[in-house]
Amino acid sequence: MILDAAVRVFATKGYHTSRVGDIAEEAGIAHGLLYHYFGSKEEVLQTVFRENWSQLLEAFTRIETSDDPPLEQLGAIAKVLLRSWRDQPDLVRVMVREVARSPQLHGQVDEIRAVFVVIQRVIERGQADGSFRPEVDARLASWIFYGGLEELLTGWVLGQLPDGDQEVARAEQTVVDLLCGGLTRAGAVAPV
Amino acid sequence: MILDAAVRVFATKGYHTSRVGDIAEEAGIAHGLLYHYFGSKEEVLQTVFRENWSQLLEAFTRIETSDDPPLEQLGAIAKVLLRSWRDQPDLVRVMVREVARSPQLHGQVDEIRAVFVVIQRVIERGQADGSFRPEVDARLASWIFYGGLEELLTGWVLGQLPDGDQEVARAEQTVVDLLCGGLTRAGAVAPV
Amino acid sequence: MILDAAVRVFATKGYHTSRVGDIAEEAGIAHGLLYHYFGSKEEVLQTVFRENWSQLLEAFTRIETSDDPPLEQLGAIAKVLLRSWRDQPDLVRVMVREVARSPQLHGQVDEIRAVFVVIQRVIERGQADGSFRPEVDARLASWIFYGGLEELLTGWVLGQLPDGDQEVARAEQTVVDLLCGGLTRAGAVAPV
Amino acid sequence: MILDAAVRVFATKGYHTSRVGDIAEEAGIAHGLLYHYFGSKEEVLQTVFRENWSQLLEAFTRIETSDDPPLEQLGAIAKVLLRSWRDQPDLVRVMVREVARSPQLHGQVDEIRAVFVVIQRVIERGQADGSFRPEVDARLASWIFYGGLEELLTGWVLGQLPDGDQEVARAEQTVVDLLCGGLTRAGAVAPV
DNA sequence: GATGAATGAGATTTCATTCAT
DNA sequence: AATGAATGAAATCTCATTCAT
Repeated sequence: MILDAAVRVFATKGYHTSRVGDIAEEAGIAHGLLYHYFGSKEEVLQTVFRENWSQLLEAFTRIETSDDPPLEQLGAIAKVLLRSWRDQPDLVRVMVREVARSPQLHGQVDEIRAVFVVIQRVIERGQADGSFRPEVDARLASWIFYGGLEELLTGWVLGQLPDGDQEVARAEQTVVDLLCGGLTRAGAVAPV
Repeated sequence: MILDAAVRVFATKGYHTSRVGDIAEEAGIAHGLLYHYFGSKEEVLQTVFRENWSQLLEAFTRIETSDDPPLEQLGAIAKVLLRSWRDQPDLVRVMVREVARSPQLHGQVDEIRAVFVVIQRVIERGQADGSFRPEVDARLASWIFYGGLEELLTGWVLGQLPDGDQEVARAEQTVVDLLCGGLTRAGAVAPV
Repeated sequence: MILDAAVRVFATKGYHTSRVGDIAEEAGIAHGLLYHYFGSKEEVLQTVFRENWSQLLEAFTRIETSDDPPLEQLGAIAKVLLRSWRDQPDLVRVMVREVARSPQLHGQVDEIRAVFVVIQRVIERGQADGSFRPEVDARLASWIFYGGLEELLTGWVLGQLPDGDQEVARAEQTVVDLLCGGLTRAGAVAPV
Repeated sequence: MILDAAVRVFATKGYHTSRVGDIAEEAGIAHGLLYHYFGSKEEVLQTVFRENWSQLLEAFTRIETSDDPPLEQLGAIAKVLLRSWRDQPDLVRVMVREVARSPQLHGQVDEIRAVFVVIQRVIERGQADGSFRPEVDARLASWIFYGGLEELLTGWVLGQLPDGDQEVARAEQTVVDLLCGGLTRAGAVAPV
């Protein structure tokens, strides 16, 4: 499938360095055919983004609407995001490197924001039910939380952090432990 | 100066979309002259990176070698990174978007790592002196910490987070409060 | 019908700028089907040309072989050509713009010439029977005559000349008055 | 010079069939250089048109503002146009085949019209001074006149009419004799 | 007859880089 | 140091044509 091929190629060479012909070759088709399905190279990238980001959003939303307490919801969100590295590393590579901060992405800003808003709501709910400290700015916290997760993915993408099964599991634990419990002694938190 | 012009152009259009002629025009010189000072377009980007990243590293190192307690050192690191947005937004834009995850930067991996290592050592020192919880993986924590900071920068770069003076100050406070104190009630921490 | 669709499309966008898919879409068929009926895009154009040009030639020939005096025959020829604009403007557009001078039409030169030859013979007959001035080169005159008519069509095609019913009728009158008035010994000529 | 090369190439192969590389090769430059001077292939064609059409317009205007009687002015206009074939056949080929009736030419409509207006004014002046028949529509007549001339050029371009020096001179004479003979009161007209 | 996915030659255009001046 | 004309590799995209279904 063309999108899968595109993800593999973008992951390997980066969007700008990938040629349309590379994608076509990887997909086993003539490059012209790509233009039957996509109007341009950029549209391919945007489609990759849209399809997968909306999946992410759905997963997050499912978590948000579950009956779990907010603390566990944050843990579940972390798990979804970090597990995606094990499951679809190329996709993560592309989402992290090419899409998330590209200047070309102005059209998708709303979709990006939606993910942060979900996290923010979970935090706010935790503040409302008394399990989270109310004085923290929930919006900023949602960005910090997401950033921490994404940086772990980045570390794996760049080969700077070990990414065995154990390490990934440990990372999940660390993120929640850290962000929810804090570094300082006082704030220890039970494993999720 | 050529590098300043390059930063402005890269910040606006992204590295790949910027033409050498754009940089030259912004710098008020003929594009041929750029090749007297830099061997290639990529060398310009790398120079931007090197000069500024090493400045960042120096600042972090100064903080690390101060006599402040680890908790305050983390706060100082956050302040340096986040204040840079107010001082040199274009530069931050470039560092965040183009450099930090670009495949072009394989040569600079060591320099990038150095920054994380500083953070990691601060955390480890805090664990050693008893102010930080020892069970947290310091390496992962350093990435998460940096990621949280970078995502705030990203939010400002993308125009998704308000970036007035007050908000930037508030963000500094939130990062440290959150990462050090945790979200949950038990772990409150005094303002730095 | 495919040819009609082709004429409409060629008239609107010009031959070279028209895609086979445009013609097919206009005809309401899949583009592949077009190749059951025509060997190539160019063959479509040539067929348009051949079918209509031969009709024109027939009409001219009918006029030539009528019993009318040469002067009236020229008027009838002008009327046929100019009226075609009212009846089939798209077709005229194509014939005028694409066909008459296209390098693609080298095979059809003979057919094109035939039309001029008819006009030339009418003129020669008029010179023979004394109604036209004998010193005029009949061959050149036939081209000038045809050119005058075609330029009126061009004016209409380009939207530079008013093309209401009255104006078209007036144009017929003017052409004959002008061109034949110059041919006839005395100058002025009665309306045809 | 690039424009000259373009004219030669367009004249030989037609605009759409000519590749940018053909023009560059004919001009003895790399094709990229063409884009220093022209934004696109179409701009090359438009420049060819504009530069030469405005020259034509100047020539016509000079004739119009001379002291010669209208009849002689028409003769001079015919001479300029027809002589251009001898002087710059490739240019005429391009102007006649590619430019004058191209759908791409919507921007230049005003410039085209200006030429016709000059002719029209000459005719009107002839009607005013009594040398031309007043009942003829001067505007239509200008189009017919120009069309007759252009068709002669077309005949030469297509190789359908003999174009030796003598024949060109003869054609000039015939056009005026024919078209002006019809305009003048009495019919016959002295050679110009 | 009819479809439209698939092909791939080939066209335009871009732009980093060179180098004579 | 400084210019910008010149180069040409390379990239994207188009579209006539084919052909399995």
